[in-house]
Amino acid sequence: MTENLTLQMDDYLPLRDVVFNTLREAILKGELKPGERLMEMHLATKLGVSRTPIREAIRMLEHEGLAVTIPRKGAQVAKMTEKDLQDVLEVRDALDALAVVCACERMTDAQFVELKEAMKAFEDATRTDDVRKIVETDEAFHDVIYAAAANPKLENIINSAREQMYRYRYEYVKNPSVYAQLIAEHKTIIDGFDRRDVEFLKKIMHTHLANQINAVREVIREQK
Amino acid sequence: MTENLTLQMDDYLPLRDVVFNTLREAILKGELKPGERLMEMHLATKLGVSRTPIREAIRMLEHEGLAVTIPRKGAQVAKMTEKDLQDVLEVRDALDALAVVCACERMTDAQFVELKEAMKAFEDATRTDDVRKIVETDEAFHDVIYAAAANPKLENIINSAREQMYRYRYEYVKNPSVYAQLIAEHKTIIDGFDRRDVEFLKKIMHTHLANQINAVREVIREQK
DNA sequence: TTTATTAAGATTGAATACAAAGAACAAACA
DNA sequence: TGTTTGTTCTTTGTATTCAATCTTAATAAA
Repeated sequence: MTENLTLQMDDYLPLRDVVFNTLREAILKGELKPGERLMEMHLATKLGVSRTPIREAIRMLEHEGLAVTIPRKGAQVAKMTEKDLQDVLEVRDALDALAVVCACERMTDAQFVELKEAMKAFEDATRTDDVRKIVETDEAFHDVIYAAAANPKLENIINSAREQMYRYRYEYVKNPSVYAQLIAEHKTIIDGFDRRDVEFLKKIMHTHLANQINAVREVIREQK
Repeated sequence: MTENLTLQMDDYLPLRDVVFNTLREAILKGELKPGERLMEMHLATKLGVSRTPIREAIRMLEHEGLAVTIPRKGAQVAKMTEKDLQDVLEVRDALDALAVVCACERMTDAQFVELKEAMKAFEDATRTDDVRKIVETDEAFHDVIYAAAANPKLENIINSAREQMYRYRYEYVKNPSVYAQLIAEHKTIIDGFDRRDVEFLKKIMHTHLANQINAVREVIREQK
């Protein structure tokens, strides 16, 4: 009689995590701008919690590279310089290469199907005006590859690197003239996996990433 | 008369950072063992602070991969499985390769001198019984290379990967029979930089890392 | 003996309180 | 006018408090 009392205890999340996710989203979407101060009391009242979970969330953002805090002066949304971007891209380039090598070896048939579906979803999204959806489906496409690499540590690190450029990348994707190229590149990537051609894939991934650099750089220049 | 009153206001560190460093050290040195619970009150009284900075430090350890917390149950020192180690090594291998490519391009003469000095310091350290000093000088040698890569983001990520194996690596270095090999490899690395031979360096770094795998794997097996 | 049940204690989650540092602004002085 | 000093207000750092949940150990029931 009481078996359905097993309530949803598993969807409990500490407030610090809720706050963390909220702030993270806000930063990535640009609602909180680079350089903007993160004042504890302000955020606390805005989110309807006390300062304690805010502070813990800020510590987490800090380690994610999304916030910077100066002792006794408080935290602010991390700014990225052009050099920072260059550095992150350099790293991500290397990690993307590793990811395709691993994924090429380890991708299951199911994952390959998933990849083709993700490709389709992205293509569909570009036909809408929903930039958010476009960005998400693009990310999802790459997520499949990273998951196929079957290396959670790698996935984490790539995600954190990705996250650091995300804010700027958003602007890049707003420009519809790049859709055709992105779609073409995704198709080529699928082709590469079909043939399990590692060297080819490494090259493509590199190009794919490099294409973003100038656009993102542009956005960064404007910021300052 | 009063010019030397300028006191050291710059060495202030929030307690959370002090606690973070303390716990981090303790974990890396093995004083806090994998799986050991990190109880807030216990740590707080032991370190003579309140729970607040402890909690913030734990959030930081968490994001460093050194602690894992389960909501409402508390944090514990992160355990590493063999698979985790494999994964981290795979990543580090790729990043090391990137680091030597960058360092090869960008290493200054001063840094090359530094590298040779670090080599010497390590060689000296192996002649003592001070395992701590041996580990430190070995790390310092690699630090010079990473610094020469002139990519702080890369440096950060490598450090965090490095940190995750550090605990296990400690055991490896305790065995004096590996010193000779390590010294030889360091010499070869210097040689590679002298000739700016990127491909050669990539290979050497890979070997250098691979040599540690089995030893560390052994230690991990014992743990469980 | 084994399995449920439950009460007590321990531990984490979150809010609040208080102290200390920093920022902003105004009054005093050159 | 411009600089300096003092005062007040804001904000962060840390400690403390209270509530919720988990663990445990003891007790009761099978």
